[in-house]
Amino acid sequence: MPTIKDVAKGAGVAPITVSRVINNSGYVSDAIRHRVEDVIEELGYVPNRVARSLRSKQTHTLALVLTDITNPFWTTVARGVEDAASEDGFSVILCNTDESEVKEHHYVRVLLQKQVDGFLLVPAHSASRSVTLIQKQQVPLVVMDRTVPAAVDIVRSDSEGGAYQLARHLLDLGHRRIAMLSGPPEVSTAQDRVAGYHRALTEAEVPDADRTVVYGAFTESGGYGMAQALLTAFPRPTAFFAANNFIAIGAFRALREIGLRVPEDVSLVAFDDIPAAFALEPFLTVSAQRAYEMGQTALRLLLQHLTGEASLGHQEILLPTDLIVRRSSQQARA
Amino acid sequence: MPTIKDVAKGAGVAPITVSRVINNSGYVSDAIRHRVEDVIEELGYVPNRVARSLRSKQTHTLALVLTDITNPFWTTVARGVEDAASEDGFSVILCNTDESEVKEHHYVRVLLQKQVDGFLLVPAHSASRSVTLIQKQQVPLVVMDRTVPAAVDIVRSDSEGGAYQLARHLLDLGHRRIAMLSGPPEVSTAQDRVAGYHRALTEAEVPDADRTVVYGAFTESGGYGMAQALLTAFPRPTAFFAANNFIAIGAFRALREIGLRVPEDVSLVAFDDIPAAFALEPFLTVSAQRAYEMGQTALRLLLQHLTGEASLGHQEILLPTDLIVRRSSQQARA
DNA sequence: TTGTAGGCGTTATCAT
DNA sequence: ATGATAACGCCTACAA
Repeated sequence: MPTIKDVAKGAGVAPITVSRVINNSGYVSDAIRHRVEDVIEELGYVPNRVARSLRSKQTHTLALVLTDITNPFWTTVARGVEDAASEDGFSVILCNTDESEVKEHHYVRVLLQKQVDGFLLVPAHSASRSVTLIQKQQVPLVVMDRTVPAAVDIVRSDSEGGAYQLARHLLDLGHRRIAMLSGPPEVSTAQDRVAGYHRALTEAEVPDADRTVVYGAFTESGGYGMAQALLTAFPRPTAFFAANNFIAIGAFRALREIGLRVPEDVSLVAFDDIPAAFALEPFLTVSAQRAYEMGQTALRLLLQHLTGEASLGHQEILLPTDLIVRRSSQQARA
Repeated sequence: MPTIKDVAKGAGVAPITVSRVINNSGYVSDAIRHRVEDVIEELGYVPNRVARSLRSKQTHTLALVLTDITNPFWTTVARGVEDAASEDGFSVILCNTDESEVKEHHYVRVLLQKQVDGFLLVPAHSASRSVTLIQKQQVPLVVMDRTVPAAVDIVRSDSEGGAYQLARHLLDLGHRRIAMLSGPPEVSTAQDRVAGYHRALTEAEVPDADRTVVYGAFTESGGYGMAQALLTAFPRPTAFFAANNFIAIGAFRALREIGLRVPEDVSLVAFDDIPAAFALEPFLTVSAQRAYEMGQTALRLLLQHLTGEASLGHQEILLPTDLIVRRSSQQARA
């Protein structure tokens, strides 16, 4: 592979002159510029950004560390991140942690060594060693989706408000016995959604005896298990509130297996949408997160830190969620 | 940020000795090793892989250039790639081209400058300038999903065979007038699926007059448009064969709008599955690609090139597809 | 407008 | 078992 020296030699100039041509910096006469460009073309010279990064201490590479790209919510977030990054000439390294703090920490260590210019992180746990480490290394960081005790920038959805809205929707339909199928109690989004649920029910003066909250994984099997556990309760809830899309799918399966129809026998609503593109018949009433916007916003905030535009104080950006009423929720029967 | 020199100074040794400790290479006495490790810990030293890459000419970073991570097929492929890569200590930079050759070429140029160790590429067009460029730079490359005229390694699904199987399924159900809603004629996967369709129909001695193939984009609106165009035909096809998942969704919408029920009035089958996780009620009969396996296989093949294990001759790996019969296809009415 | 010298942080090579 | 030297490819001073 030819280097800047080879080009310089070929054009009969100093390496720095070639550098000036490549980067459009400093003064270079047109004659020499053309000569250099010809040699670059001829030799098929490609600038080495690794060397450049070593000098400049900028890699123009960002890290996106999330739980699982396979979840359509994260897929969309990732697209928002990538689009915004490429707009500004940054590349994105993608990592899946599967909610494992061990994996997360391993990735973060390597990425730190690779000198990424910044991190977009979805922490596996709220007491995240990774957040501490990144901050200790003074690398810009924006946390997505979840809150952490540390002082960091955060971009997340208004889970509490969205859950409130969704619960209100059920209450407005006349439901009183609404069961909440939550996520893991240690994840802040799960907590927030439960909080929104309670706020709505309290406001509607639903007694504690009529409330049920169960905790499980943010997965299909989690939803399946939680729904099954609830189906033995008496009197049975008239509506189910799934804390995310996968839980809803698992719950739906459990309901159907036992012969309950949605929405005729029970209503079912969920936080998180299932992208319309994948659904032959959009069915689920949901509180949809603005996934693309989350990725885009988080990346832009991160970029502001790199350019020093962002204020030093940490900020939290709360994205609204959108209530989409479809066919899975209906009037409670008297 | 402390460097290897700072650690060396702190431990009273030469930088190279610290390097030996970090990399577990060469001889280092236990006493010195411990001393160095203590200083590393104390200073919070993090090795700089950019500098290392400059010397070693290896970045341990791979490029994944695909059309759109938002398509669940590619999402799954990407997960397969990332899992396999992280297993071997490689990072993956993700890029979306949206089928634009301009975007693709731009990404490839930058990635080449970043000295990625290898490329996983889904070429936007078959006469890909990017493939040429990568090969000229002698960087290992594996093409996914589509064929290109150049001599490269390719990992793709057996589109022809899968389409044949799917068409056979419809023929076995008694369908004769089967319409094919294909993708863009210039994309090899679309061509292959049409070929499989024709092979099955020829084998079943279906006359040309009963065959219909229309071409459109691999999108929902493409499917919608193609289905609409076909619905005016007389006699109407009894079955529709969508060349991918999005086309199927668009076609389904068009059918329903005109009041046709699937499968009672017309059968509908598709190439590509809709991930079960996203479907409340799996409905579509499909020929499913092994997406995860494709990503995993492609990455491993690429890695073999890096380690020099792969034979020099280029190879093509064909993955089988899986026929999954669900409810959208049924016996043709007499 | 162009060039010289030196260093970014690491490691390969060759001593000791 | 440990170290001195140089080089990877580029760019920021600072001259000329």
